[in-house]
Amino acid sequence: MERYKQLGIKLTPQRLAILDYLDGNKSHPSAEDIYRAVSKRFPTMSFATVYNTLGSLRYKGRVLELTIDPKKKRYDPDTKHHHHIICIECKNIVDVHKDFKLSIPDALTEGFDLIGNHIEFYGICPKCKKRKKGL
Amino acid sequence: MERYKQLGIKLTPQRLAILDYLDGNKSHPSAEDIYRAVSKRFPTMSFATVYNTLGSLRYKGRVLELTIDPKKKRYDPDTKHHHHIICIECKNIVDVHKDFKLSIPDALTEGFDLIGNHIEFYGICPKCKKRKKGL
DNA sequence: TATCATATTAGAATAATTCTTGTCAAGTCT
DNA sequence: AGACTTGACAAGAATTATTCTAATATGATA
Repeated sequence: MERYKQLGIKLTPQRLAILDYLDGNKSHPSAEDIYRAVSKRFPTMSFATVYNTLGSLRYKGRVLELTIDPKKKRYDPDTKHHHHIICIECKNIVDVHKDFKLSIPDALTEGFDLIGNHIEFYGICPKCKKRKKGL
Repeated sequence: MERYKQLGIKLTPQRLAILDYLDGNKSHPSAEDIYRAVSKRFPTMSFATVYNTLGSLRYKGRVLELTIDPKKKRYDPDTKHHHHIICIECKNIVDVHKDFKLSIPDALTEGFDLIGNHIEFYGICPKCKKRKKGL
């Protein structure tokens, strides 16, 4: 709660509920996931509020927008540099906290100044493995 | 042209035009880019045809769908394993043909069976660098 | 070349996201 | 306290990318 004050954005019950939901959340929720969860407590909550709040939090560096799932954006409250494994079946995403020191030979950068990187690993999650065995 | 026959899909002028446009194309075009380019030659071309053809080509392993640009899907006719640098300003994408042998310690895979990976490097492209200097 | 499965087209439908507008609440200044 | 300003909220319209539908046309093959 104290942490939230440092955000420099106005704190409202809706925003606190969104922050609560995101805090420590490792499920990489979509805007809709957040909306569904938070509107249990705030039935009048609108999507605009979810998107606005995510925008502010992103601007403040408190969440990352993930462009991994082709259907929709997903959000990650863990802003330490890390990578992801995504299940090609169910789109479940898990974190990989490991530093892979990647560097590209200058000859291959096409003149870009490099700023960061993100690795997506593809795989099959344990649940989907089990489910497929069952067939 | 001979190569195309091996695809095992019906060849139509529209599809040939799409294949022509994609062949050797390193711009990572979106469906709309393809539509715009091809409909110059085939003014009655519809988006459905672009999407259908991309679907078939993807199924046949002839193009990859890239989920890098948050606004829209982009397509890559280069199906050899490679990575990308994306300009955070203009979303321009370039290829990085380098093999980074990445491996994750078992303790971090959360039980996933790993199949592949893809690295997104973020940076500023030469054009945007120059443009920003100009300010 | 006649057949038939498949492609094409136009446009409707869907889904995620963004935008607009009117309202309201909190804080500020006098 | 009263009037003002600012920013947030909610509802729904608007936008954009993509998928679906249904009617028609066409390429591949026998």
